[in-house]
Amino acid sequence: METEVEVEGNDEGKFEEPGFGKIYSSLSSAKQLTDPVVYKLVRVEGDGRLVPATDDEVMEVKDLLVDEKSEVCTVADVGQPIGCISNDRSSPGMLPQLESSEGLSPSENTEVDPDKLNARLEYIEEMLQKVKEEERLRIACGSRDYSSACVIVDSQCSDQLDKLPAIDENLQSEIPLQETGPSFAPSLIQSHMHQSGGVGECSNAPVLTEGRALTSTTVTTSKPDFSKLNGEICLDNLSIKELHETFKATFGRETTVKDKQWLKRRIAMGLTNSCDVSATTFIIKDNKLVNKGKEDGSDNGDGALANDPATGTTMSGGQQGLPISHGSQLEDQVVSDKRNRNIGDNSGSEDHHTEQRAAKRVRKPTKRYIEELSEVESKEASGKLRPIVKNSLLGQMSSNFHTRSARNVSLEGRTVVTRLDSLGGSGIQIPCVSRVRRSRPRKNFMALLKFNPSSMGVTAELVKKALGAHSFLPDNYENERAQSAPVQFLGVADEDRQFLSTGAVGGHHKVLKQVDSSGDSDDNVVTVPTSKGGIRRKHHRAWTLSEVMKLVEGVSRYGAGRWSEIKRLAFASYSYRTSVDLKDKWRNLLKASFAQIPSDKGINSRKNAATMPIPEPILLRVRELAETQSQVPPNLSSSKVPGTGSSGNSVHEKQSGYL
DNA sequence: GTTAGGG
DNA sequence: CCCTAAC
Repeated sequence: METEVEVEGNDEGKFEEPGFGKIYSSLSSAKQLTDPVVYKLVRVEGDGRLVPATDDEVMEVKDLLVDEKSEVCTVADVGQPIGCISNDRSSPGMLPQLESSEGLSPSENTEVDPDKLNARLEYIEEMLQKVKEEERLRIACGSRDYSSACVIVDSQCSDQLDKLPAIDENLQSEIPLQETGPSFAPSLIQSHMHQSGGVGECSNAPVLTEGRALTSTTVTTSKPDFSKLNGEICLDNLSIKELHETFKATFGRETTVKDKQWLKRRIAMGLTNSCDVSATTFIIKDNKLVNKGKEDGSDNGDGALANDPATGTTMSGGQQGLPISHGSQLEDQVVSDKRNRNIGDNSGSEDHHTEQRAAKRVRKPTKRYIEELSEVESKEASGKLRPIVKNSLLGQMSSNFHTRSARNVSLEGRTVVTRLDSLGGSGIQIPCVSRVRRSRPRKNFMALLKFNPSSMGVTAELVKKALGAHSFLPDNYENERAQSAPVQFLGVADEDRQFLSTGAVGGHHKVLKQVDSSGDSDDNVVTVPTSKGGIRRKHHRAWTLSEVMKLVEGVSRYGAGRWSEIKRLAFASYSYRTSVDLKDKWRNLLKASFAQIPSDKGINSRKNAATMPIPEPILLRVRELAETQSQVPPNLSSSKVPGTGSSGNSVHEKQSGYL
């Protein structure tokens, strides 16, 4: 609401770029299907809330939308981008791709056929699903990476998104994931983007079925066929099989969900084109819903079926009314919310509620369970089933990939595997997570948090800039060191000057030639073998010289041990260094400073490119600080202490006036 | 939430 | 860098 980033389909919306084309509603009623509609970029917060995206994010998403690595489905005929981006790698400079997609999405089209809409619905649904799922898992794993999963949804449903429950245990169990038939493999979508195929094709194609990847038989997306639904239907009396048929007739696609309750609700929603699932009996004549079984007076508004002007078939409203219906809890909220807003619909809410209450929920598997399960799973699966699908690898996901009831979704490297498990007797989806940690939050994640620059934040930002412009160049270190007095290594960059201003006013600090060494653009993810045999990801970030110096200064200023202080005050600009990191680094520095004194040559010769050597002056300083703070490792205390560089010492004195 | 220490 | 116990 505050930061409206809604984009009108054909106004100068953020996405109204050449090549993106109009954005049509596929949600809500059929009448609107041809109307340009507002799409909205939302971000999934850590607690599950969906909040409007900021402009920056919109831009970012836009970048990502043309990033081939991201999951984007540009439905060719309509040309609207629907994308699900999950964070981290915004790779700019991909805009040229716009051109390539431009040709295939001529936004002339004004007609949308139900198949496509269905597919799009499913896609949006699925994307949301993914996002929620991912976010949930992320939370389950204790990761609080806010690097924003984004989804573009239209505004109708974004209203309801606001009502989404916080991601919690209920979400998962209430969403039979496998229901959404077509699983959209990004690469396949990509490949399809270059054909003129409609959505139907798009949705059918990427079915990961062995040997027949492109000719889906497991999923059929056809038009809803209401001819099969003549007469009176009482959902309560139907078997699962019949419910499946009804489902198909209603939505034009199949489902494998075995949850009767879910099926009934879903169908009810579909038939009534509303979120009202109170009715379970319907009378259908001439392909139209004549009557809801219960509560007649309630057909103002919701009850009416929308007719698709194009095909004349009755649209499946449920999906459209609630494209992101994530099970009863959401419905609960949506319905109740509806009650507040929508005067017309009071019918059956009591029944509805009792029904809701009656439906028992199964407890979510714990994080531990998930992880352990995943481990077992991956062991079992090794060889026959590959739970890891690489986003970009079309070839690899081909033949020997069995996917039956489980739906595997891979999001930028992480893999979300759902499996059917018999937990608590009802088939619910147990998410499996490959036990890899997420990569680091993206650098500008602060912005995503709507980080309001406090006074502190402002300076931090300034410092950051300064640092970006002048940070020490490690490579130069050797030369500099050779040519100039070691003192220069204790010279401070601009930001440090502020920092040191109290104590070190007089000293004119030479600023070395600097280059952004801490620019840290690369989120190199390194996998490290653990002792337990597994491998885990480690986002390693080498300590730069300037960081080390900051640390040293911080320690000298605030004292070793006040890590959070140091972190907060001296490392405000390094979002990725935690206080623990500082502590660890200091520990290492300490060790190094006392260990490496004996052989000055040793360190020089032994330095490889991998581990940047700590300049002797810094080590000296570390040593000094360690002594003054009685942190000297007991076993080494006797060895040798000061004595080396007198020049260094003097400088130290100068700089450590605030010791 | 921080810090210390071990892995 | 991660984890965890102990503040």
